[in-house]
Amino acid sequence: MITVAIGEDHQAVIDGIKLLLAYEEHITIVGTATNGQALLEIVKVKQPAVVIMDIRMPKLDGIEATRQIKKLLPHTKIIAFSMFDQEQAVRQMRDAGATGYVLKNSPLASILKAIESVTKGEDYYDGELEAFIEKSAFAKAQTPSHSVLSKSEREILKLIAQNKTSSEIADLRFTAVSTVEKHRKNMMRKLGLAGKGELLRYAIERKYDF
Amino acid sequence: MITVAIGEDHQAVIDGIKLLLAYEEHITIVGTATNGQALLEIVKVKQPAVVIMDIRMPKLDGIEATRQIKKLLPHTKIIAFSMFDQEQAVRQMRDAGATGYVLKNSPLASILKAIESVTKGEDYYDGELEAFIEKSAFAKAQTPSHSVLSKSEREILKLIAQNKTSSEIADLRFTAVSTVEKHRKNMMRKLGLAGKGELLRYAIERKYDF
DNA sequence: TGTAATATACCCAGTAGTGGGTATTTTGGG
DNA sequence: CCCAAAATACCCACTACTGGGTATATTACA
Repeated sequence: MITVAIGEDHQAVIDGIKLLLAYEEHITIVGTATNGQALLEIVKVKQPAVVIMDIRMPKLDGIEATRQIKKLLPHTKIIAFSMFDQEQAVRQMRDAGATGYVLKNSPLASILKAIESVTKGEDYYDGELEAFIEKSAFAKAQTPSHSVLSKSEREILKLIAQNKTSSEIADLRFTAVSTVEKHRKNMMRKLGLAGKGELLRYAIERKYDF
Repeated sequence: MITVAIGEDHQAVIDGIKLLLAYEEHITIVGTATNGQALLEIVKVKQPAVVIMDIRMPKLDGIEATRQIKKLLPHTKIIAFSMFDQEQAVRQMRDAGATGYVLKNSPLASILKAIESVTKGEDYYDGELEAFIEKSAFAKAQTPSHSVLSKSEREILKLIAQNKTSSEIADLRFTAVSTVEKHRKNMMRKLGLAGKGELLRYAIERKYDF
């Protein structure tokens, strides 16, 4: 019996996956969640063999949730289920410990195939995504977490991308507004960008990569 | 027998809906599409009683597809199926002729309820969205325009998306800076957005289709 | 011709952000 | 222990943008 947990922010999509798996006698769904934090709690309690994980979720994104699950329960198989087909998203989920990646624009049945594969210890990646895997193996030896931006800068850029003002960011981080503004200036200099608009575009276009 | 077509850019989500409806003997799915143009073609040929329509689709968005379907086949019932719960999205779909609106974070079974309602000639809106409907009745008289935004507003939004300042935009258009700033304020009001960041995100996400 | 929407332009009183710095403290690695 | 990078904080002088308006001219449609 393969036990499965599902993390996906839209209930309608969760229900679709449930319907898919309902008739698989060897698979049982032990829990579902619409945010990363709740999913993590379910996984801790139920310890499913497989977790189907959206990348973008409230409270804790799929990448960090994957990392934490693999840390706590290393045998858990993680399948990313996402709309993103960019190399960076695939890499980040892979680097975090996922061994499967299903795109939302694939047939839903791909999830079933992915469950079978990862359960056997194999990887599963939708067709064209496999091209990213070899690179990822390479990239891993190089700069797994290298970025031009420092930790604080990345944190602040994410908040900028969420349309927080410098004042709001300062409150969230318990620092001075001038600290935040210094960080933004530093990022603009490092990245060769001019102003909030270009910072925002940079963040949006790179999603999780900065 | 209720005939249904589905337009949604993720095949996995389409498959979930198919699974939901597969056991409803009085409902048959006559076609599915992952872009608005293909959906329109299917609707022309098969003339389903109900169309389930995502808003964001390639080639032709759900709002315009809804408009065109209602123009050609006025009796067709349209149900929006979307992640957006903003008033504007609900209004625009309603104004285009949709009589149902299901959120992706509702249970998938809401789709079935929506199909039953709209087929009877009733409206169907997820709980909290109903508050938007009364306003929409007003807006109905307005809707010939493809967009909420006027011609000048769209032009200015494109320039904002290219990171031009209001001063630069004024120079480019041979108008006063205050004219540009009035337009930005008008756009923010119409779209329910707060500030340059949200305007920029709106423009980037729509790739100038607004 | 009348009306409503659009476009234009401005005002006042703010907040947000930027350029170009100086300076001190903390942190992490060699 | 030393050093470089990161983090923090501030200063001055500005530009950019926003909220909340008022007002007139132009355009398009009934």
